[in-house]
Amino acid sequence: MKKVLENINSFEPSHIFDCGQCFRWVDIGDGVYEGVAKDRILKVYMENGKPVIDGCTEENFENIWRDYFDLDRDYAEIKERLGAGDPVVAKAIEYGSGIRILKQDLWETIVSFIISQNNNIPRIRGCVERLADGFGEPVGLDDSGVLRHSLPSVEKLALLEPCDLAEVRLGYRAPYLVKAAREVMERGMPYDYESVLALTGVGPKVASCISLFGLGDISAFPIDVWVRRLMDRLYGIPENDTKAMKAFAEEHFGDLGGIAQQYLFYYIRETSR
DNA sequence: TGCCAGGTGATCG
DNA sequence: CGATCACATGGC
Repeated sequence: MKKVLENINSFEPSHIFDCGQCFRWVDIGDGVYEGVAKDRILKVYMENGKPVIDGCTEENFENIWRDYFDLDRDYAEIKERLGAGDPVVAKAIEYGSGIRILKQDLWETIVSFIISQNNNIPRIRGCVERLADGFGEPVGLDDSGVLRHSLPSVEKLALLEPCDLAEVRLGYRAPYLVKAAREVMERGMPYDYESVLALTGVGPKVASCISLFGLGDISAFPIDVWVRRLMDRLYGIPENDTKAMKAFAEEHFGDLGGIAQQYLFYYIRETSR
């Protein structure tokens, strides 16, 4: 069955799924996005101006998807606060007005963003999909009859050797992934920025993404090449001055840094092509 | 062909 | 500490 969201603003599937926070949702035509999340296949699209969550029960909507799509957060109020007095952010918000920060599975964000380093988004998507197909568990058939899979569990990945992952074509990141899985087996799942940062293959940028998308810390402010570019061009902060950028984000965006970052990231990427 | 992509770890001083 | 370099892979 499908669930129509009656009183939700700030929800635009293309903004949500193409802003770089997730890698398993694809536009399968006519603005219909299909993805694998929470070990399920789901479709999301707009109908008569309203968001539709297609492929869930009422119970699963309340127990899983309400939280996943961050439906209880007041984005209108957040956008007002962030846009006030900052024309750059206001412009970015206008551009990505339907962005929502998905509350994704923690392990999935760890895997995805270790893969993301020094990589581009289309190729990250390919790597994540090959990893799921080759080593995850089947979750069902998608709209075109293809069998989809979840990402491999911590346990599964920890038992592999990097060379076992050759078909996934992760390059030098394969050993990072296996090592990180073994570290999680030993230490337990990380629970904050510092414990995430302690994993192999995770530096400040990836740890910020995991904090933001996997731990729900909307104050985390990931600084990648695109944000550096934007901060340089629009705020005059030199591209290599990470400290100044962190300070700027802290001062101007406060506890909403992560959400501001997503508007800015989406804006700079979409407009620089 | 060389440069770039949601960077990090190792190694130097 | 901070700077520099190698690291697979694929698109342009």
